[in-house]
Parts: sequence; C-alpha cells; structure tokens
Amino acid sequence: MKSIDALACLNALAQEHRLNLYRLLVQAGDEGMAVGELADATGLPGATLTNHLHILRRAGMVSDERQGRVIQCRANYEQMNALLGFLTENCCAGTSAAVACAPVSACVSPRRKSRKAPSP
Amino acid sequence: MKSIDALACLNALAQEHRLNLYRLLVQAGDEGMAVGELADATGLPGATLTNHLHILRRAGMVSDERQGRVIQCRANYEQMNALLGFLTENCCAGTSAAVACAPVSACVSPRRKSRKAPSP
DNA sequence: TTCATATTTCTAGATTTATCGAAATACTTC
DNA sequence: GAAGTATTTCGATAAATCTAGAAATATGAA
Repeated sequence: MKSIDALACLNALAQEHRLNLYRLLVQAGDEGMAVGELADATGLPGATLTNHLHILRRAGMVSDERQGRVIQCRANYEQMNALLGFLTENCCAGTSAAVACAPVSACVSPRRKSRKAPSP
Repeated sequence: MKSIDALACLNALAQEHRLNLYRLLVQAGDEGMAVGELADATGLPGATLTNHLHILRRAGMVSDERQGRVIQCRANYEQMNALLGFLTENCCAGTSAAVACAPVSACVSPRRKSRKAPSP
C-alpha cells in the first residue's frame, strides 16, 4: 500500500461516525448491512450517511453492491490488512528499536517462515 | 485502547505532514530527532511544525524530552502497537469472515501461546 | 547581563470538512 | 405508467483544520 492510500484509509477511519460505521460492518460480517440499516443503527440523516460512506468507499475500506432496491455495504478486510501492513512497516522498518512490533504479514500471510522478532 | 484514543491516533496519522513526521521519527530510532532537525527535514515553518507535533503528542504517538536547548522527539511504539491492536480487534472481532487478519497481539506481545489463526 | 539559538504561543486568514434539508435518481411493485 | 421505497446529489451553512508571520518563552554561551 502506498502512502497516499494509507492516508485515505487513515482519514476514512479518523472520524467518529465513520469508525462506528466500519465497526458495524465488521460486526455484520459477510452479509454486510444495507445503507438504510446503517441509517437506523446510527441515526444519521441520509445525506450525512451517504457522505461518510462515500469517504469510506473511496478509501477502499467499504465495498457495496446493489441488491434490488437496497445497497448492501461490506467492510473490506483486505484493505484493512493492507493498512495494518503499511502501519506495521512504517512502525518497525529500519529500527531494531521498534521492539514489540512484528510484521503483521507474518501473522497474516499463508507463509510464516522467518520470524524476525529480535529479542532485545 | 479506547475508541476515543484510537480516533486521536488515527487523526494524528491521517495527515500528510504528520504521517511523514512520524515515519521520520521511526527511521531515526531510539535517538529520535530534534524539532529543528524535523524542521530541516520537512521544510515546514516552525509554527506549523509545532502544531503538527502537538497533535501527535496529544495522541500519544510521539513523546519528547528537552535536552539542553533542543527538544528531542521520539516515536512512541507502544501507542502504535495499541492502535494496531485496536484496529485488529475491530477488524476481526466477532467474525470468522475476517480471513487474513490475525491478532497483532499474537505477534506483538511477549507471549504467543494461543495462535488462533483459523485456517480457512 | 546580554546575546544567540530553539521552540512555542498568539493571531488571523484560507481551506477543508461535517451537517442536513430538499430535490433528483434508481429500482420494485401495482 | 404511476406510486412507493432506497439512496444519492445538490446546495448552503457551520465548524474544524491547516498554515504561517510575529511575538513570546526557554535555555545556553559570552
């Protein structure tokens, strides 16, 4: 993930309502939630909700799909993983000082060969 | 980490200059960088730099210490880990659908007893 | 004390973001 | 096609954020 994409993701999550929306979608799981359900759950007016969803979508944190009359939203876990990867690399890279921060990819990806966690 | 603290951290990092500042501090390692060095590295005017540093400090992402005439800044890795933990929990909690997202804490913390990574 | 350096606070203007009612669009059913 | 539901776009206002010059504060050196 590039820096500019990470900024978009961070920005998307760095707002109370949007973080809340994302958490709701994570809790909703694969099925996701319709925009209307999100409106009910949050109490946000339609226009406000749409704006926040737009920012989450543009950042790639949320995907959506029209199902008949409703639009179903889902959390995009891949993008969250990419963000975590970015932060982890930018937290740890180049320093042995970054003690407690092991590469997320080591946990995340299928392979987990070289665990480089340096024991201080 | 509480939601409100995560918001502060996300907000602190969700800005081009501040993310850049944080990365510089991570690269600088334990020694950190003086405010003046950060000013040189980024080209930001003093007042602007101070404001950004203030936001990073308030979020706990950066700590600082006066050393004589200069103020030395350092990245606070613990806070970054706490943020990663928060995001991981809020990315994965309650869903088996969150495939690729293993608990960062399993990689991060000293103990790594129960690796719950569910093989899909 | 006086001077020089490092950093912050003050202040104000410019830009961006958040909010939301009203109108518009998209889709389903009758 | 008409009517109803779901969602977005438009447009305007309020609030927050970014920016940076100038003045103030803090420290060390002469």
